[in-house]
Amino acid sequence: MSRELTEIQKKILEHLIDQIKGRGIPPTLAEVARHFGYKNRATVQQHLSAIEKKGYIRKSPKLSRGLELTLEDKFFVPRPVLGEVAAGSPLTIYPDAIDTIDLPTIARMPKDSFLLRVKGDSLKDAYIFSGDIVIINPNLEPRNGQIVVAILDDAAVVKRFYKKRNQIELISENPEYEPIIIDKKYPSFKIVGIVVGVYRSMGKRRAG
Amino acid sequence: MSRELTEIQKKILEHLIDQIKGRGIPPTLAEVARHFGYKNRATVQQHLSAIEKKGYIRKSPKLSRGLELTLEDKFFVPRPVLGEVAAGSPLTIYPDAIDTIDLPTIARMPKDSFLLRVKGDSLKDAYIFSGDIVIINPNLEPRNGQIVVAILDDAAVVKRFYKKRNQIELISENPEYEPIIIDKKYPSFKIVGIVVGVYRSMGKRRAG
DNA sequence: ATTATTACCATACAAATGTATGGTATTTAG
DNA sequence: CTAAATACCATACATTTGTATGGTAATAAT
Repeated sequence: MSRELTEIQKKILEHLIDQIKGRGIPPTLAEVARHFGYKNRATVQQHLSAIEKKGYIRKSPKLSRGLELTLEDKFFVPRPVLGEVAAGSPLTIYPDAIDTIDLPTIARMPKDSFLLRVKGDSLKDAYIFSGDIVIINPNLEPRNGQIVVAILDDAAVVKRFYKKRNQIELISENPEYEPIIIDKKYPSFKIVGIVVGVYRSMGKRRAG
Repeated sequence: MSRELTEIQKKILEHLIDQIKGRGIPPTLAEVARHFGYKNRATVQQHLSAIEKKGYIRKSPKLSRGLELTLEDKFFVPRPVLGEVAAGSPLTIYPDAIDTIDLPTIARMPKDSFLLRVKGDSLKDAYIFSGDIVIINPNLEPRNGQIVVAILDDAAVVKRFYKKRNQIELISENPEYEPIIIDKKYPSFKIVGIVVGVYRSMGKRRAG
């Protein structure tokens, strides 16, 4: 028996990962069945057995939600990258994932958070480089000095956030870029989230 | 009603956190009861109701293991940092944790891997800076060009790994540092692991 | 032609699970 | 003193859950 997953098994495994990483608890057979429109738990039961035999998960017998990912050995979990973002010249955030990176299992992300790939070197003075993955948490209130992702006229920028009396200032680490001053009544301005972390895979050598 | 937990409720909440963070899935009423020696699930049931009323957890009705921590506001989980490591002048790896950093929630580490804090700027040409946390995977065979942590005479270095015919070369990114040539019969040489990633928390501003 | 694999379905069942209700004893607050 | 909160217990019950077994259909491999 090979260790290759069939297409359906892959989808189920992805769903398991989503649930375990995103929701916090593994699903029950019934929940998976419902998600995929199966009328019967036994179908899921058999798929899980197959996935387990191929070594991707471990099941604790008789234990409800007793599913564990064996992917921990693999150290990496595929995660969608939702877009690219720059500090100097803003880039659009794409509605769908543009890419998938393998994030280490350690970097399991806060709820609702997502990934963006940084493009350009305007954050290099904050030690964030082109190609790095930033982890964005959309649920936190930005505090002064924190690096945030903001939407300005349908494009996204990464800057340091400073709230003053009547305005918000978005300041680039790199002094070559002018600060962006947001008036209180700025129309299409929105804080997308706070950069809570930076991750860089060491897979390949990068160009300077 | 105050939001203060009683001693017992505190212990139960701690146990919930331990289970959710450490084991991956929230416990059932029966499991908690067993852990605390209760003869009855209803006891736990009532404690959980109290804890929920005080706002520390959320329960999904009728859902097995349907427990969620409201503590997620913290978004960070303490993780031990096992030591410090430098590229130029080697530093000792301490047997016990020297520190704790807050990794993003869910920061479950890949099996057997550990964290080291980088000290010094000798890896700056690889975009790794003083204070960054490197994730070390001890279970992988190093390939040429990968950044590894190695032990040399009781001290640790971080270098790029190159295997040649009769020797191993550990090369610093920074040309100011001389390459280290390891003879096949070098006594106290050992590859600790491979740097699989770099993580940097964006909590505080750092000095250049 | 036959066997194995995959992908579903249906039914059945014991055990586990969340929940509800009622009771007792102790401690704390008004 | 009295009422409320706390900390347990026992029992009961409808669902949920994991598991087992057997069946059908389609495809792929030998």
